[in-house]
Amino acid sequence: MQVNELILPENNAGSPREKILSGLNPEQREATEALDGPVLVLAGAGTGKTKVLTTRIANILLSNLAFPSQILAVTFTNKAAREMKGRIEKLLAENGVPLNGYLWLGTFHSIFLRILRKHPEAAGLKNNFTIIDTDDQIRLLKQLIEEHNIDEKRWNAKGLSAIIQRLKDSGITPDKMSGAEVPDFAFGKLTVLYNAYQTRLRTLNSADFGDLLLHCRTIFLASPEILAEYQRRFKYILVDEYQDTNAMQYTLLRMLAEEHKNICCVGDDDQSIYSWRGAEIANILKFEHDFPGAKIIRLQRNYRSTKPILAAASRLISNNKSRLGKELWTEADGGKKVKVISLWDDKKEAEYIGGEIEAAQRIHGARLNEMAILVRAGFQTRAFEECFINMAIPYQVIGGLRFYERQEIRDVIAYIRVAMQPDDDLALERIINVPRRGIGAATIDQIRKNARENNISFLAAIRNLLAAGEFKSRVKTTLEKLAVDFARWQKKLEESPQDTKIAEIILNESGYLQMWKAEKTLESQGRLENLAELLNAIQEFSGMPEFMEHVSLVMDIDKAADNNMVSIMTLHAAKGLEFETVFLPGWEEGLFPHQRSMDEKGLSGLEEERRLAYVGITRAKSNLYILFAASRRIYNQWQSSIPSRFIDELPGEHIEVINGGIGSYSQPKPFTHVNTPGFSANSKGNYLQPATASAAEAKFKSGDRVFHEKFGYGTVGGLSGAHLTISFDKAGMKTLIESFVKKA
DNA sequence: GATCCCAGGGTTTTT
DNA sequence: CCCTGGGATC
Repeated sequence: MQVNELILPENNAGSPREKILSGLNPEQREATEALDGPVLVLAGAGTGKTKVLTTRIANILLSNLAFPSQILAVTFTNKAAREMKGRIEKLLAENGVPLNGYLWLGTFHSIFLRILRKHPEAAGLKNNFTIIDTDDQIRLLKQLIEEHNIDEKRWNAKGLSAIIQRLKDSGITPDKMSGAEVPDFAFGKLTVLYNAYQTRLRTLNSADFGDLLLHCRTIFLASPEILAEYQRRFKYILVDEYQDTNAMQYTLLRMLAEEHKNICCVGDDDQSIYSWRGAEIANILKFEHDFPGAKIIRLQRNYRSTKPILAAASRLISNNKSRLGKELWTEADGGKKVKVISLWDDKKEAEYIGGEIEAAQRIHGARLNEMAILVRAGFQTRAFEECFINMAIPYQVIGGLRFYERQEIRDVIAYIRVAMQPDDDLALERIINVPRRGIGAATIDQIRKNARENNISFLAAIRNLLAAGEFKSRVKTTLEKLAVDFARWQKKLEESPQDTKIAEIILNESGYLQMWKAEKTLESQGRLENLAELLNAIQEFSGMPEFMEHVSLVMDIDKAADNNMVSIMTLHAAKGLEFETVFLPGWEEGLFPHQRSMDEKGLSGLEEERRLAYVGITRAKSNLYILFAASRRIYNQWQSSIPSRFIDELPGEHIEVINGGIGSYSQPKPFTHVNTPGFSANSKGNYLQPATASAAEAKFKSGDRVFHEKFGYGTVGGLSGAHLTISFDKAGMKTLIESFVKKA
């Protein structure tokens, strides 16, 4: 049945369609209703970008213009995809219309993986190909660099990996290298290495992240009938965070939109902060050219921030030359001035922020999860962690090592990968000697040599060499066991892929679990917990293949949200979020704007830093603090610094300058405002909890074994108020707040 | 083959 | 300062 022939609902005021549209402002409404032809929505921060995207999809569905399966919506992160899906479902459910069918809603990578899984042979892959992560990629490249007799010190695998990723972002395959503008690697060896890498990946029946997209383009170019199938299918295409798309993604979007040309891209050129990852703002500029007659809609009415905050953001960003031009405005009047605070050093900076947080919470009843500290670089979080532990301010650092990036988790996944796909040499190499089996570099070289000579997999080479009686007694026994084990696990997986218990079986039979159990240290304990959590997570899936697909692409797990904690994260990680109160520390030349960014990219680097500042400012709803310190400890070396040029670019009439210590010869007193009964500063100027409550004594006693997320396991020595003195097995003596430790 | 020591290097990050 | 990785040593 042709969808267009479906009867359109009446557009009266009471219809579900009219109801969902009624909550929009005129520009949002235009962006939601302009369904025919290409549309570019330039949406400033806090102007209802996600609302437009979700309402637009709901509108398409409620107007019966397409089935869910004919709508393609791409995002950059799983989080964004999840949120969008949730909001669409809610929007429809509120109007009594359930989402009926499958939307192609996901990250670029998950969408194109789905397509690639349907036609792997067209890209030279077998149907059970695996996706390798950055870790594997670097190990593989390292091998190739060595094989080509290149000095790995001078030309390291990490650098090569970055170059290849950028090439793939630009859509450059090894055969398109001539003429392309390409950086040098090892005096002209880039093409050879890139070629060798792609060949190895095919042999391993693997694809890296970039390949998921690159291969799809290859397939589309080689098989017009496959491309046509998807072109016909996707009647409506929507793209989130369009300013972050790279050349490859843009190409694919263009190819897919060719038939219906109903493509709607939503983005903000002022929030483009990922050029170093291949994103091209130029895609926004190209849009009008490549999609003639494109409608351009600007969303400039901000619903998030106060006037002074928007004024600060606008003035700052107006210093950028390359912009499409957009200015945020709000109807809301009033609002507090933006505070700009000078401090003596990074420690005082942390203490000042801690004091403000403490006061806001106590005096105004502010919630901690409505406050965030956004830093330029990861090392800045440290000062805050140390300070907040002392001050008993609950915090969480967002980012850092993710669950699936932990060593033990990767090891287990490597085992499962080999069992599922015996060609996966990288995975086998990772765990061949984990736990220790007495298989060292010499044996591995021997196996690799045999594998290459016969053009077979590692596991096949092991079997080969075993049959030929090549190994000595001990190595022979362990390898024999390994070969038999993997054959057994593989068989199990083939016979009953839905049985998720196989993971636990592998963990036990391989001796992997035993390895960590035997090592009775603080971290082995933690690792065992992670492994238990992993086994738990696997049970949630309908089968091992489903789980593995999830692991490759969805490398994050949902954290328990809504904890009342202050968030500390990088500015990059904060994009898309909003908080009542935002602290932006470290506004100093060299740190922000970051020196390296300017050294490497010159003016465009500086402008990207400025956009990053813009992103930071526009995260704040009501209160914004910008701080800079006169000296900062970097790698334990004192460095004096001067205020960031960005501070000079703020509108004077909307800021309040506070001297938080610089210039006063005596010890500055940043804490006077929180010096209230029940709290007192100790000799170091740190806070002590009120001595009345003794949560610590109620829960712990001297001699108890405890666990702390950062310091690991330890023994309680003394108790005082809410403070515990703990002797940690590895980290030594620490005094901290009871709520940060739990019983071991 | 495993362990220890020292040099080097340390923006931002998703998939 | 702290982590990683490579080379030297046991």
